[in-house]
Amino acid sequence: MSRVLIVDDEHSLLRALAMNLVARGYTVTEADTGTKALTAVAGDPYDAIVLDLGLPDISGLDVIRAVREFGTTPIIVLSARTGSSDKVQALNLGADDYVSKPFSMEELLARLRATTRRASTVDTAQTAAVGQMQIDLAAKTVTQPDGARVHLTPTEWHLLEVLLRQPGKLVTSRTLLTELRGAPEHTDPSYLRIYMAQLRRKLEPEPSRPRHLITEPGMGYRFQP
Amino acid sequence: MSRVLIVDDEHSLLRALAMNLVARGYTVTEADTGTKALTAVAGDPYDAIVLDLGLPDISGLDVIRAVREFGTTPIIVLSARTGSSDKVQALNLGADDYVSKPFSMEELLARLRATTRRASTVDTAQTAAVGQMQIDLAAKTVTQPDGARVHLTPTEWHLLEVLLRQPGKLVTSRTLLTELRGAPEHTDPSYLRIYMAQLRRKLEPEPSRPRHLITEPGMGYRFQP
DNA sequence: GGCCGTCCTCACGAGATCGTCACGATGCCC
DNA sequence: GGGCATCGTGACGATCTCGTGAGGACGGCC
Repeated sequence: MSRVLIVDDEHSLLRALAMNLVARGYTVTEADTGTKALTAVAGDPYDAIVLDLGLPDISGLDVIRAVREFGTTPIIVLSARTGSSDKVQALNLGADDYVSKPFSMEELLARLRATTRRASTVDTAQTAAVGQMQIDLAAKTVTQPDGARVHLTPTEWHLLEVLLRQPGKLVTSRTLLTELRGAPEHTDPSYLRIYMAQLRRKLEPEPSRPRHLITEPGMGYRFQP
Repeated sequence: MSRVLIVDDEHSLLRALAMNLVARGYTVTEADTGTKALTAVAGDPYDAIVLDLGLPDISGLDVIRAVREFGTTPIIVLSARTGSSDKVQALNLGADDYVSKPFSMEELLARLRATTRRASTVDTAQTAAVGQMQIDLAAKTVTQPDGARVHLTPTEWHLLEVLLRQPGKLVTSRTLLTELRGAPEHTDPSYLRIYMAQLRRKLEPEPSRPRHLITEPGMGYRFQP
C-alpha cells in the first residue's frame, strides 16, 4: 500500500507512530535526524512524509524546503509549537498539513488519509518538453538535445513548475506571485518579469520570440506545450 | 482569481473572514445555513469551501457528504470542538483540513493556500462553444476547429464571461458597463459597441451577421448558445 | 576575509491595450 | 419619405504593461 517516511527525534513517539501505521497496512521508514530523512527521500519515493519540526541537526523548515526542491510528496508537519507564525511558515514552504502536539493517533491517521487521497489524484507525469528541451520535474533536470544540462535556480524551478502543472492554462500574475512569495500584496509585478526573462533565456530557442512561455498582457503567463 | 464559499452561522465571523479574503483577492460567496451552502455549490463552481460544522439547519458533516457527491472541491472545516473524533469523522468524509476555533487569520489563509495549491492540479475545465469555437473560461483559451488559438484581451474576456454566465439571457447595457467599468453613469454606451464588435470579429464566422452574440436594440446583448 | 550564486529593485525603451472621436449604416416612428 | 435614435466600424493618441540591462544586498562556501 502506501509508503510513509516518519521523521522525529523522540524515539518513543517514532516507535508508536510506526507501529500504528504498520498495523494499518502502511510501509514505514523511520528517521530520527534531518540528514537521515533527506538521504531516505533521495533514495526512495514516498507517498507521504510525517515530519517533526524539532530535529537535532537540521531545521525542519529546511527539510521541507529541500524536499520541495525534489518534488511534491505530501508533507504533514508535527510540532510542539502552537504559534500561528510557525504554521504559516511551514505551510507556505510547501507543507500540506500541520498538526500540533499533543495529537491523537486517530487524528493523524485521518489527516494522513486526507492528504494522500488528495495527492493521489495528481497526475504523476513528471516530464515535459519545452521545444527541444527535456524537463524532468522529479529529478529537477533540464536536458538539451545534445545532452548538455541547463541549470535553474530554486525560484526558477518553482515558477516553471507552477506553469507546467497546468499546461495551456493561463496563470495570473497574482497566482504566480502568491506561489513565489506567499502574498501578492505590495509585490512588484516586475519581479515576475525578471524570472520569466531568465527562464526564457534558458529554455527558449529564441528568447525574444517565446513559443512556449507565453505572455498574456494584463493577465499573466501561460505554458504552451 | 480563486472563488471561495464561506459557510458559518456566526455573522460577525462570516464578515471578518469575507473581508480578509476579499482583501487578498479572493472572490467570496457567503452562506449562513447548510441549505444556502448547498444551493450555492450546486449553482456555481468554487475553488475551495470553508465550512463551519455548527450550522442551524443541516449538520456540517452532511454538507461535506453532499458536496462530495458532486465533486472534489477542497473543503476546510472550522469547528469549535477540539475533540479528535470530530476531526477524524470530518476528514474521513472527505474534508481536506480541519481548523479548531479560535484560529488566526494568517493560519487559515496559509491552510487555504496549501489546500488549493494541492488541488489546483486537478482539471476543472469548464468549456463553452460559440459556433465552431471552443472556449475555456478557466484556461482563458479560445480554440478554432483547426486547433489554432485566438487571442482575447482582458476586457474582451471580461465581457465574454459576463455574457456566457447567463446563456440565452438578456444582459442590459447598464449591467455590462457596471461590470467593465464599475459605474454605468457617465459612460458612453458606444464603449460597449467597440468591444462587442471586436468579440464578434474574433469569434463569429460572419461578424456582420452574428449568430451567437446578439444585439437587443435599446436593451443590451445576449449570448445565444 | 574574499568569492560566488541567488535574490530583488530601479530605470528606460518598446509594445499592447484602452478609450474617444468621427462617420456611415440600419431600423423605427411619425 | 424624412427625421431620429441606435448601432457598427475604422483610426488615433494616452496610458498602462512588458522586456531588458545594470547593480546592490544577502547568505553560503572555500
